[in-house]
Parts: sequence; structure tokens; C-alpha cells
Amino acid sequence: MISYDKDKYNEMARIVKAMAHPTRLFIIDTLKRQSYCVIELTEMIGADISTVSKHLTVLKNAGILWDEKRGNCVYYHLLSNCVLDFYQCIITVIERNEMREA
Amino acid sequence: MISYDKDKYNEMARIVKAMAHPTRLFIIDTLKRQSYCVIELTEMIGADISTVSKHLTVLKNAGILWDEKRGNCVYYHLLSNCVLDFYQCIITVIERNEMREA
DNA sequence: TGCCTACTTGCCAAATGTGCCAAATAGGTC
DNA sequence: GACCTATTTGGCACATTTGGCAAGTAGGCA
Repeated sequence: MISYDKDKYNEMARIVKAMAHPTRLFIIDTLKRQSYCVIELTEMIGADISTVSKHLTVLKNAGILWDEKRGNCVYYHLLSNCVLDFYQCIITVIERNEMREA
Repeated sequence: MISYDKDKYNEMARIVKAMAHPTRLFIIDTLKRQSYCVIELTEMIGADISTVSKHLTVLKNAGILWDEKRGNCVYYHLLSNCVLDFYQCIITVIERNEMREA
């Protein structure tokens, strides 16, 4: 009998939830190329800097990013490259969805 | 200059959000072995059947599951096996988080 | 036809997530 | 120390998600 280990799946959901936002997916996708500081990411995203800072904190708390203070700026880095493998899967799902709708 | 293609990341977030719930992660993990009907999953999960049905609908609408009526029951199947690759990555993230906390 | 089982849907209260503004903090530079 | 820039935090309104109950639907079977 398969049992639902709530603690295990809660912990996993915490990580997935951290990725479950368009801005945060963009941040992960952008940081795979190189690291950026909060201001640079804010310019790309076009939201309030406090909003971007909070998104970065969510990803950092999930263990997906780490941050590094350099001079006046805080640079964010991708910590878990494996999350990028997921992107191709998601795109595959989207493309198949579009095919089925057509 | 990298630009934030909101439509693209919204669409991707829709799929990730569908997975961003402990019960739904459990369902995906369980259906990788074999298909189950709503009642069977409800017994494993221990929630109201309407709650489980709604979770299944979320995953179906995201294109992660498909359903098939057989006799009196609706069987749900995993449509996108690639989402399972993500599980190992999440577990790696969790394990590293635990190491860093220790 | 009527009943039963297996679901799905509507509704609603509670919980959670989001985004902006304003205020606080933290380091560098003069 | 005073000031400036970069970032984080607090607070709040608004939107979304969640879960259970009750009601509705759909097909099988006597």
C-alpha cells in the first residue's frame, strides 16, 4: 500500500512553489548564463526593486540561488543547475498542449 | 539585453504551479508506477474525494495527466514522464539545504 | 425505472501569495 | 560623520488557492 508521506511532499512542494512564478522562472533562466545584481535584474523585469528582492529571497530560501555581496551590490547566482533540466520538460508539455488544442 | 517575455514565463509558470502542491506531487509520483482511479487515490491521500478530484483536474488541465473512463471508474495516467526527472533534482536541493543547515 | 457507485461542480470561509509604497539597513565614499 | 547608492523589511490592499460540504451528473445494474 502506497502511503502519502506528507512531510516529504510538503518539503518538495516548498521547492517547487519557489519556482512557480513567472518572474522567478525568468530569474532562474537568466542566471544560468551569468550572475546579476538586484538592480540589473530589476531593470530587466520592470517591477519595483522591493518586489524583485522578495522574489530573490524566495529562491534563496529554497536553496535554488545564493547571494554574494561585492562592493555595493548583491549578486545572485544559480546554485542548482539541475532545475534548468526542467525547463525543456515544461516546454515539451506546453507544445503538446498546443498541439492538442489545435 | 535580456528581456522578460511575460507571456512565455506565464505559460511556464502555469505548468509549474500545477505541480506546486504536496498532494499533487504525491499523485504524480504515484502514477509513475501505474494508473489509479479517483477513489484509490483518495484512499491513499485521506482527503475528501472532491478535493482529490480537483487536484486531478488541475494536473489534467496542465497537460501532466490524462483520464480515461473504464467501467464505473475514471483512471488517471501520467502523460509527461519527464516531470519525474525533476524529482531527483528537488531531492538534491533538499539534501543540500539540510547539509547547509547542519 | 430506480438505485447505487464514482465522480465533478458550486459555494464559501480560511489561508496564502503578490506588489507597491515607505521606512529601515548596510557599506562605500567624501 | 554625512551622504549616497543598493538592498531588505514592514505594512497593507488585492488576488488566488485550498478544502470541505452539499448538490449535481453519469453510467452500471437489478
